[in-house]
Order: sequence, then C-alpha cells, then structure tokens
Amino acid sequence: MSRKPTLSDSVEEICRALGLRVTGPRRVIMQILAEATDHPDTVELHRRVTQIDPSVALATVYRTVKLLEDKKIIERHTFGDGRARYESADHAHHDHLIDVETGDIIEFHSDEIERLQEEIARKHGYKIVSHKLEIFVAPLDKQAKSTSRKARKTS
Amino acid sequence: MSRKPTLSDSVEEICRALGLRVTGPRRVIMQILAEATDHPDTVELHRRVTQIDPSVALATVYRTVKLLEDKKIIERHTFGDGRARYESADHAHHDHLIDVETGDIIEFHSDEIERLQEEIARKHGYKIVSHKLEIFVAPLDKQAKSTSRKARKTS
DNA sequence: CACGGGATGCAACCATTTTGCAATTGCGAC
DNA sequence: GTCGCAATTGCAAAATGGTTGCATCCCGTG
Repeated sequence: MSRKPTLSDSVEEICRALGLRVTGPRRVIMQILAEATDHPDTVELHRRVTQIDPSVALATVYRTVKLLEDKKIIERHTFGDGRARYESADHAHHDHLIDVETGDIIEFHSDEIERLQEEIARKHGYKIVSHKLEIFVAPLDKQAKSTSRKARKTS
Repeated sequence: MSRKPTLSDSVEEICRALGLRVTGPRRVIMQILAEATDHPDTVELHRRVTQIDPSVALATVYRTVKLLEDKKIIERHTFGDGRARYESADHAHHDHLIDVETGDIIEFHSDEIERLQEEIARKHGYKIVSHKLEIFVAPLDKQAKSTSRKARKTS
C-alpha cells in the first residue's frame, strides 16, 4: 500500500506518502474529491467543503488542489471556460464529450485514438507526456439524448 | 468573394461581410493576425500592433479578437497556461503537439482520429460542434528533435 | 507536553480579461 | 464636401480566477 497513493486510499496514507500533515481541511477536501462523480471547480469544491466545515478558507482549497494536482492525485481540466475543474486521477484514463447546450460531461475512452496519438508523437520524434481531448457536441436530435442524465463511461 | 471571409481577404472585405466599420486599429490587428505564423497571446498581439500604431489600446485588441473569434475568423487556444492564444482559422483544421520542455508548438492533422471522434460522438447520440486535441510531449532523445526549429504541419 | 516547522485564515495582491463612459471617427445621406 | 449619428476607441475602473505574505495555529516528533 506504499506505492503511488490515490484518493481511494485513506487521508492518512495519502499524506504519509506525500510527506504532508494530516489536517482537518485536508481530510474534508480529500473526502469531497474522493466522492465527487462530476468535475467541480474550486469554488464549488469550497462550497461543498464548507457544508462540512465552514471554517475552511477558499485559499486552502486552492492550495490543496494544486498540491494534489502536482502529485498526480487529481487531474485538472478547463473545458473552455476560465475555471479549473478537477477529478480524481485514479479512474482509468479517459477523455470528455461536453454537451454545449447543457454543459453535461460524458467520459469516454478510445484505445484506437490513443494509439494514433502515440504514432503521431513518435513520428515527430517525441514521446507523449500527457494529452487532452475534448469534443464539444450537440444532440443529434431532441429525443436522442434523453436516455441518461448523468456522466457515464464507455469504451 | 462574398461568402465566409478569412484573414487572407482584405480588411475591407472582412468588415463588409461582418457589418463592421473599417478602422485603423482593425486594419493593424487583422494584418498582424494574418501574417502571424505562431500562436500569439493578446498581450503579444498588442505588442506587435503598437509597433505599427502605438495609439491602439490593449482593450481594443481584446475586443477585436473576441469579435473575430465569435465570427470564426480566428481560433482561440489555451494550452494549459491561463492566457488565450490565437491563430487564423483559414488554415485547414489541425491539432497541436506542445513540447513541454521548450513550449514549441507543432501542428498536425489526422483524418483517422477525426473519423474516430465522429464515431464516438454519434454513438452517444451527439454531433460534433468542435473539438480540441492537445498532446503534450517531450523529445524522444536529445538528438531527435534537432531537425526543425519552427512549427510545421503534417499529415 | 513542549517545541518547531508545516498548514491555515485572512486580506492584499496579481494576471488576464471585461466594461462604463466620454470622446472620436467612419460612412451614408444630403 | 460636410453633417449627423451610431459604431468604435482609449482610458481607467472593475470583474474574474487564482496566488501569496504574514501572523497565528496546530500536527507530530522527541
């Protein structure tokens, strides 16, 4: 249990692995991040955190997410608007479809696209460090999207 | 010459097509954008513009790029950092490799990836409005990247 | 259970972008 | 050509999203 912690580990384990102290704010922030199934921005995270502990400052949320992002515990996205949005990095890697009409975000993964990316990078003499694929979409027709309301994951 | 203007058209044609007045600042800003081969941010654009006409305000550059972006004359990118960067939209569509060590940006295009994206969107009941694929890369080895110094385009 | 450095809250600050407003100017009508 | 007026601009102030200095607090080791 000592290699590369994720949000599904306990706060104690994560902090020990990263050489950080276990504090009240960190407990709450990591718990919120661990149980989030969406892609909240920092202000939304702070809103959720203060429902559990109203004394936690927004600055602490900013400091904590940056820390967790640097340590690859969470991933940062921006999705067009200015704000940074976060999700746990322990889910398998995936990209995003963003419904431009509703803001809904659908996760997907394509091994084939990933393979083509590797190929392109290699052809240019590079190796991939990370990548970001966001597809902004609109419903094909008004009925088609009614089947699900929440983010899903597909292959 | 009356359908969908691009930066390679004259400023007069672009403005006429968009119902805008031809002004000094717009002449200079569009000229700079048309001849740019890189992806300048707004402050850099303003720096280039003021070398030709020092009286143009930064706010005007912001207003003009937003206008051109809304009209799909230019494209906006963000590439990780906070700033918006722009490039002419009349180049054929392409995505970007970003060298994380040097900041170099290499343009590429893959019909196959585009096709797979369409397929994924359709499978979820959506059509693609736009998309953004950025691959952050590092040199495979220290020699391999020495063959070119400037952005290129490939298939 | 005392101590020291890491962590926090707060407010001030920073970078980027937007906006209110008064002054200027392009351009169609005469 | 020039008049009139709305579009455009410059400027400064403000909004937005995020960072930071600092005094205080408190985790965890001894």
